[in-house]
Amino acid sequence: MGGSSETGYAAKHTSSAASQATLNTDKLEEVRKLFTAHLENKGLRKTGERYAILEEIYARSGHFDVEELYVGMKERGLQVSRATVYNTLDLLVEQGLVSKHQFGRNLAQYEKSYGYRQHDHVICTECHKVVEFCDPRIHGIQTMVGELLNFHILHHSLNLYGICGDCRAQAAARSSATPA
Amino acid sequence: MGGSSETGYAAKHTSSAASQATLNTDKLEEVRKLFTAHLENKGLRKTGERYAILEEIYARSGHFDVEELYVGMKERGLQVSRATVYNTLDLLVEQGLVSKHQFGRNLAQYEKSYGYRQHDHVICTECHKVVEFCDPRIHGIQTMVGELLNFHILHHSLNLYGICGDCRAQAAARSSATPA
DNA sequence: ATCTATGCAAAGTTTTTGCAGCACG
DNA sequence: CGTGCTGCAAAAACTTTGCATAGAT
Repeated sequence: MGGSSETGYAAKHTSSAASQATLNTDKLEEVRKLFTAHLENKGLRKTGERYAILEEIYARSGHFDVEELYVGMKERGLQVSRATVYNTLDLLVEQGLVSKHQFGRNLAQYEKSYGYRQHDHVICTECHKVVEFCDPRIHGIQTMVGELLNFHILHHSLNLYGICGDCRAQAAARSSATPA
Repeated sequence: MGGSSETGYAAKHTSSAASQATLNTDKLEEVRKLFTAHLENKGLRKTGERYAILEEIYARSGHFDVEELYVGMKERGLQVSRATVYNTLDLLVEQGLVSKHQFGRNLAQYEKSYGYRQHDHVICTECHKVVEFCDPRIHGIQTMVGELLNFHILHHSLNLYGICGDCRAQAAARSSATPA
């Protein structure tokens, strides 16, 4: 059982917030349309702020919290208030264009989620690294539990908590450095 | 597809905090011993407050938050401060005698977890009802992902979010009550 | 007797809310 | 034009922290 990823099972992601906006233009366009449709559906207003927030989110990679998003927008010269950020995030989460996670630290983390393969997370409890993975069995569980308990399941969140290889290696190195 | 529970797959639990302490005496004794061992192991003090908190937790059924635990203890005439509750909960979670959950509302929820079958949760996003279920496949996923990504997995948390039958029924009743 | 854990309250974080004014429809 | 959305800041909600004191070892 080598660590070879025959199936592209998972991929690490570091939280670099580079600006690779060019490649994502098409996807952004799709998402804008979906958001517009949602707003019209619910009779909500299509304000510049809402679209600015959506775009900032889709320009980001990886997870982020409200403060990071807010600061990121300020740095790009986009003026919005925190209240609007919270408000719009709720809308986007409700629609499923963004997903919200609550890992250990009680600080909500968000992530864009349209057109990305549904995935779950492994969290290192030592260094707080987050790695993503996919497993098709989860979908089966979701369907089965929904039927059995008569719930209309909309989404799920599976987090595995443990210690990553790096941290275990560091711990081992540290303990082997302490012999008499 | 009847809702019959052939396998005892899941059980609803309401948050009644009845005092059925008599039956749980044996279990409580075990837990006290484990906690004592843990405290001795880490060179921590065995204070009355810590045991009082442990007992309050094991006298409860279902989920609770810090405030509920704190108030519950006050009502029983047990005097502890919130700081000590937080402190002790951390110890218990670390040891695995209590598990901590973060459902949507960022309010940490806790639950006793020694000697109870490992289970996961379905949460109704309308009424916030929580139902528990077990599925053996999750263990398999946990093992597989741990091996593939070289994590030493310690625990997991799977939450399914959706709308329960009751809330769907209510919604249906409401919409059928609005015709001209 | 020592040194840690407790208790209280104050500070810190994160999120929510109220009200005036602007802007979407 | 009217109502909903934004922005600001104040408040709420939850958790953590500092310091004096009581208590476990």
